[in-house]
Amino acid sequence: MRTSRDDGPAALLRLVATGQAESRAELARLSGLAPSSVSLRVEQLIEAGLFAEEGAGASRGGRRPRRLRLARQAGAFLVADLGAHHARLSVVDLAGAPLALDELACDIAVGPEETLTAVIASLRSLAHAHGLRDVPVRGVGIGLPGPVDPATGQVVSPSRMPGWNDFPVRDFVADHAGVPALIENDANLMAVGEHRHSWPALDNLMVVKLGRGIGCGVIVDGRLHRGRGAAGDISHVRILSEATVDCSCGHPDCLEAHASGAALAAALGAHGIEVERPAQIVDLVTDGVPQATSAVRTAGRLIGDVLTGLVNFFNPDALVIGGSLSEAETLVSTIRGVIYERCLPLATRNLEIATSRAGRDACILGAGHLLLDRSDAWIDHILDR
Amino acid sequence: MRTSRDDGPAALLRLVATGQAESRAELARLSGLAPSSVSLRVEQLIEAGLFAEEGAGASRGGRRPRRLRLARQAGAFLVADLGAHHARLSVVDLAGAPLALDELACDIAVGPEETLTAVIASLRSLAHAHGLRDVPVRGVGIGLPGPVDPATGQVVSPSRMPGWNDFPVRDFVADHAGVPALIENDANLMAVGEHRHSWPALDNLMVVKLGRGIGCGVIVDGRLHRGRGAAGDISHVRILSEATVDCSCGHPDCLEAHASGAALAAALGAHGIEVERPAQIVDLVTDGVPQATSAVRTAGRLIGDVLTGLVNFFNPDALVIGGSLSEAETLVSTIRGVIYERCLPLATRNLEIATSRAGRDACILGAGHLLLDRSDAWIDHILDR
DNA sequence: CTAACTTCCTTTGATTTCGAAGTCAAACGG
DNA sequence: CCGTTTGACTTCGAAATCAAAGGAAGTTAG
Repeated sequence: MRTSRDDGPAALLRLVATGQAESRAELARLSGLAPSSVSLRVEQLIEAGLFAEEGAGASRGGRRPRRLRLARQAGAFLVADLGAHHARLSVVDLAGAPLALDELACDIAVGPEETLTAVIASLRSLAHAHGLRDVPVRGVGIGLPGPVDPATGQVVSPSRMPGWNDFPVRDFVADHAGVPALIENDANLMAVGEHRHSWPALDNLMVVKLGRGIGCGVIVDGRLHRGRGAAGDISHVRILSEATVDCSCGHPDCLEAHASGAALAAALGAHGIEVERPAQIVDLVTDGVPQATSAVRTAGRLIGDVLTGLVNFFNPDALVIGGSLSEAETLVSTIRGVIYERCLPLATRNLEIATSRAGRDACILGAGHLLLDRSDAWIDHILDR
Repeated sequence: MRTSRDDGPAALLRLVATGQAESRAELARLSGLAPSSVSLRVEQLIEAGLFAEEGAGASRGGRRPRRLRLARQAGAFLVADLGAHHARLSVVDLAGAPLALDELACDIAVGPEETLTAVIASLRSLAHAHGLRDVPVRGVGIGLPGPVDPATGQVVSPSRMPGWNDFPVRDFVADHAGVPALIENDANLMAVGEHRHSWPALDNLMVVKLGRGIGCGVIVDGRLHRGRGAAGDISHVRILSEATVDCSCGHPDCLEAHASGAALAAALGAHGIEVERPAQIVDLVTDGVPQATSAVRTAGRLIGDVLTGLVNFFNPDALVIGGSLSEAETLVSTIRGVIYERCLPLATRNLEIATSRAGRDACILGAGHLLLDRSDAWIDHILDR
């Protein structure tokens, strides 16, 4: 696992925030700094109000450590995970742990200004409602269901976000919230969340998000791989199928056109079964509705086929399947079966295939972690006074 | 572009070796160290015999810089790129530039002990023949046509290297040569070579090696991505074809079974055209032999199909096509066409698709660079006396 | 209970690294 | 020519960091 710089005060804060270190001694061991230097820095961090001492911890055979934790006053991040029709909002502490959660109904299609303004206002009132008025906000993180250019913080040619193309989301949010903003694709946030929360020891991870669409985030060497902003796209690979379906991208027979939640809903609709949200598909499968089970199994085979090649190529330590459809046991086991059958033994001999462990908050956790990773600047600034 | 640590004496040596810095001032700028610290370190490196001063460079408006370069005595690496039937041998300086080149006929199928012993002996005599007896050897690098486990330095279930499975190649070479050994897959070495030699400014690269087999090396964030040792495999993706061909891996219709140099040779053999080496296929295409052109075009389409999905997923800055078959213009243009037609615009808008620029020595260059990246230990050791 | 050991943290002087000012050697411009 | 400017090093005191020793506060074993 790798973050920003491995020294500096922000590194100590990260170690404490992520729960890796609880005492000066642990900080010294993990940071590589001399114990004396750690003591000095911790002193500064306590004076600056970022750390707090909290009694003594358990002895490990010698003197008991003086436990360190983040001060409440250290700050919080505002985080929103935007879907097509609603947003999950959260105030998280610097460790990424949710202090408050809320949902907001909002149609992303009304355009960026209106949506983002409403989201920011709701985030602020959420913080106030939970008595966090006195906790400084250190950053805002927004997850979006479309490709984000990491260089500019803009959404680039999204398929389901009319009016958002090339809109300067990052600048808009940073201006309106008055703090640094992080804009990221939702599948990428989910990947970071799963990695940090559930698989911190693994360096290479693929996280597939199966919901209305099909997304994928990739962790390489402990860090999110963005490429030029489009990395992780698996939904527009061409697959082989009997009936040809045209995809919104203009090509025929993309994976997304056959195996996404939206595609499944459409297929079931043709059988007279109306589905509004992907979660309902899970219910149908659980209830043993044959058309649903069959459709999901077909989708699983198609997804598994595509993932086979990617697993061979990327050779990850784990493949995590998340998103609302991942709760359909049938879907996951079909995918798992295809991969184990068809991948090279070398690629699967140590491969974990698991469902999401961070659950529905994975995106929020991920945003918190990324914001913490980028906290060097304001931490240094606070200490410099 | 990222290497090992960014400070320390080895970092300065790397900057000079790679030609990024030629003076103390440049070293200070690029390393982030204070000019005074750089001067001190350079002094030590000169005393240790690793650096040499070489007159003054061109002025950039003020005092002329004192040019630094690697001392001849600083050392050299021995490098071998092993193919199925012959090996390319080279002595390279610390910058990775070949000081001497040679070829050795050797059948890799006779087993690891015999092959490696012969290779090491030939490397030593190559160095002696070029008057490098007094230059210390700092490491040996070996490229192999099979998957290498980065943790153990062993070859893992190679398809065309009988007797090599689980043989401790790295330990054997290190013991017999008496210096640290680097063992790596040949496509991976090629990727590093292309990256450092031709595309140092790009961070994400796919390098496809088309020869007798199909290999691929991946550079992520400036560093070689190994995964668990099998990363970069693209040859056993299932493709769709009319006639079914079984692959050595046990599955039907792998890319390699249809589009590799070996597969092309077999297909041409069925038409009564005997081919021994992949390069001969290039000649046939250049000569306009219709069966060859047609076969190569089909192979290009298959390879392009597979790469499409990977380019969408990985979203690289450039896709480099190397290996002996890459000299067939038809093959490359077919691949390029398929990718530009079928990939997402987002993935191709800034994508370079190019043929190898480092040419046939790419593997050797790559090995040199990787060995330099791992030179921290011995450099520190020399300075510590 | 006491003595020995462990672990955590602080103290202390030595070392490294930095940063700002100073020196050097060239190009530039009257 | 001779000052001025620019960039490349050097010098030197200040600051950061370290490593080693010491003190603090426990556990463990007889």
